[in-house]
Amino acid sequence: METITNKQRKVNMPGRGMMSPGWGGKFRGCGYRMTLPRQAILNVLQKTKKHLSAEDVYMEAHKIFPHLGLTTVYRTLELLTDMGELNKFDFGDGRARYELMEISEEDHHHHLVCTKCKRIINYSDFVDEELEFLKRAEKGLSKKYNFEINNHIIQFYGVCDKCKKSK
Amino acid sequence: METITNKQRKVNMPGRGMMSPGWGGKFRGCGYRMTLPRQAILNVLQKTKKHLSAEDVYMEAHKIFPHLGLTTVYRTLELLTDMGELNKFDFGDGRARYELMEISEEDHHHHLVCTKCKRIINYSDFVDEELEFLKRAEKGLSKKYNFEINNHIIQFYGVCDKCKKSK
DNA sequence: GTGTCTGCAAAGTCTTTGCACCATA
DNA sequence: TATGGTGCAAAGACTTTGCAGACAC
Repeated sequence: METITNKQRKVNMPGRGMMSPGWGGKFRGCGYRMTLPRQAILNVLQKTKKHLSAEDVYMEAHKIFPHLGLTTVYRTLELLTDMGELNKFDFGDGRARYELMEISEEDHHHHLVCTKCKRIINYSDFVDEELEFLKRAEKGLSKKYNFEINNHIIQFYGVCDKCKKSK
Repeated sequence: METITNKQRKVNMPGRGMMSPGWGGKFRGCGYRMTLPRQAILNVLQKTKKHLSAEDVYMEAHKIFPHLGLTTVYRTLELLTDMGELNKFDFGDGRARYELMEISEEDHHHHLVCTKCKRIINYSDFVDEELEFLKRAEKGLSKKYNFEINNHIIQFYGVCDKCKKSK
């Protein structure tokens, strides 16, 4: 695993070539700056299909950029969420989980949450019918309530296969 | 507002006549007991259509039963959630919110969550189409993943009327 | 050079746990 | 009377804030 130290900062940019090109512009467009910690965090988010917690992101990004602090991770995740680039989830285990919008979009899915063992199952069945329903609902709701809908969440809660067997 | 002190405990039961009759049985059926703090908490939950936080429940129930402690509220809410009698929500403001199942059922609705001001708008439009979609999804998912679905959540996130105007 | 960003430490908030006492069935 | 249940205080977990120094543009 390559790491970046402070000495290397001016020489090597992390993930150069692995980062999709628009991020710097997106930040600057909102009046923010692209920095090395932010690049490391984005790198981590782009490379996973899991729903990482702030701590998860920190531990991974820390491998790439050891000087990183947990605070920065929280601040960056909040920033990205506010920018609409990141989805923030709650699965009821007391910590927030995140997924890049661009990843949610290319791999549209929702969640089955086991209330016993807290396991999360991604499913992408029924996505087509769902999309149709959602499209109509979003259209109607945004009109009726003058509410600009940016995102949605659908979760089913229940008891998973394993927990059903073990009880 | 009537309150119940320890002295009255053996004489007056709180909310007698206002409590739907099955609660004692539901608790006992699960090996638990019906107690005065639990009755006070249930009373509060039954009287509101809002999504109360643990603190909210505590403050209200405390008016009825002043000896109540916040810990008991948390424990009772968890118990009811595990029993499947209570819905636990997260609207992204860092505290869990609760709504009695029987109330959700008689007044089926979902939520628009404003990501700017954290306002929650209940809506019950599209519930019929939604119900149909959900029924099929639940059936299919529970079969495919052998997952026993007890509950679901649908939330739309975005910017509300007021926040759109003020930016 | 200026305004933003960062890491550290400390504080804040919500929630859970340990324990001795009390109440329900 | 035997289990649960309760309140208090303390601890725990996640997240946010204050601040001085560092960095991007």
